[in-house]
Amino acid sequence: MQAIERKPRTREQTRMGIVHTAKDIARREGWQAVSIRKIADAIDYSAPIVYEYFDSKDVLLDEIRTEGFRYLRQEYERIMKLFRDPEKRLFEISLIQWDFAMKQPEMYQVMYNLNGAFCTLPVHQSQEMQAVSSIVCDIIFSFIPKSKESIQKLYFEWWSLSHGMIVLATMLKDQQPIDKSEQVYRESMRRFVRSLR
Amino acid sequence: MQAIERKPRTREQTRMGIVHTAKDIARREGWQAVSIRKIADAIDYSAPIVYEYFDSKDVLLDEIRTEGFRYLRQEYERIMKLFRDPEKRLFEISLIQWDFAMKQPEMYQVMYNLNGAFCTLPVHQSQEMQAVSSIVCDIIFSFIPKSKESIQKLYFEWWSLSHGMIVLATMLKDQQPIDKSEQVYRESMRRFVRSLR
DNA sequence: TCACCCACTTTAACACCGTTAACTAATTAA
DNA sequence: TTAATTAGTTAACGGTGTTAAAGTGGGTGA
Repeated sequence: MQAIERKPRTREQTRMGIVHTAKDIARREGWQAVSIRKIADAIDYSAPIVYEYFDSKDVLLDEIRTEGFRYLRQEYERIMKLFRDPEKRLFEISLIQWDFAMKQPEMYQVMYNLNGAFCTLPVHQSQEMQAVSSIVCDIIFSFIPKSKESIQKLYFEWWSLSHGMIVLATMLKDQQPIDKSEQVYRESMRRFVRSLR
Repeated sequence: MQAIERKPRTREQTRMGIVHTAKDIARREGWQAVSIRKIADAIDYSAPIVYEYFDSKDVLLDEIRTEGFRYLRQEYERIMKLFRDPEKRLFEISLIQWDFAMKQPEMYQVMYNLNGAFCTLPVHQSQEMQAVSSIVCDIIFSFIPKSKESIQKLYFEWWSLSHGMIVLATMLKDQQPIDKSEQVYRESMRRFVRSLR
């Protein structure tokens, strides 16, 4: 009978392990199945250890949510460097939104409190989300250098259209194949972007 | 010390009491706070009694969700009788969508698994939701008598736009006043409807 | 009257959950 | 050697969905 040896890890490694495990369970079983005890089991620790890294489950979810917005920001900034044309920029950013939601659905869910994911901490005033917003607003401004309110309105419209289609495409994927939805998404976002000229 | 008398109720009354209490707690404290025991307490019964009316919490949520779609169907049919013009019809139905989401947010949440509400039963193929869909599809068809696929696509666009704006307006209500969002919603839905001519 | 049944309802339990206090074992510092 | 610190655990509290068992009281047949 040999005692099970636990690999020594740095604090940062353990922290990442917690986040990774949470996302992993969420992806396979849904966010409603994510529990502190399950996470602890997966990283070979007891439950209270998780609380040395995150004050509460809410804070853990908030961190993952922020990670999602941070990822989006990076991708948006990549697009900004890659293209100069505002029309191209906004369209490509729209496509990133779709890809992100489809390839990392558990992330998208926690960012919008969808399908069992539920984080009570307010999502707004988050640094990363503000950054994401201002990138898109800047692009829209380069289309239409109008008042801040007009920009805000157009941003709200763009975001709504994108988010609405992503959510419904996911919800209706048994009735409407996801490829078809993606096609409609691309058309609609293209049309929206064109309408800004 | 007088024993607390429980009012005699019919089976239907008790059933309605359960549903009403669930919605009531959800409205005041959010869906994550709705528990079978709390419902039972509120209707002066013990928890197992609830299971004589609903096989599980999931089934209870599903019933409430269906009630939401049934309400929408009734409202849609009212609009159909009230107006003949397809443009007017679709716009008025869009407004009902908004009013419903704002006046009965706990209903809207459970219908789309939003913000802590989580029902694992699949929402599609529900009788009521199909009815709702076909009403809107019929209106769109009277605009553009095209293939079923085209109608389906436009319906998907209309639904996405409406749902997306409702969700984001609710999410961003601290940053953007709800009146402002409603104004943008009306404009956008008006524009969508017009674009169908 | 008494035993029985029946419908109704509750209690108690199971296995989970988030969270925290108390404890243990090992290592380090004095 | 002893005290202090660290790392990690167990056990507990009050909560969850859910179900099996127990109780309770009224009516009925003998």
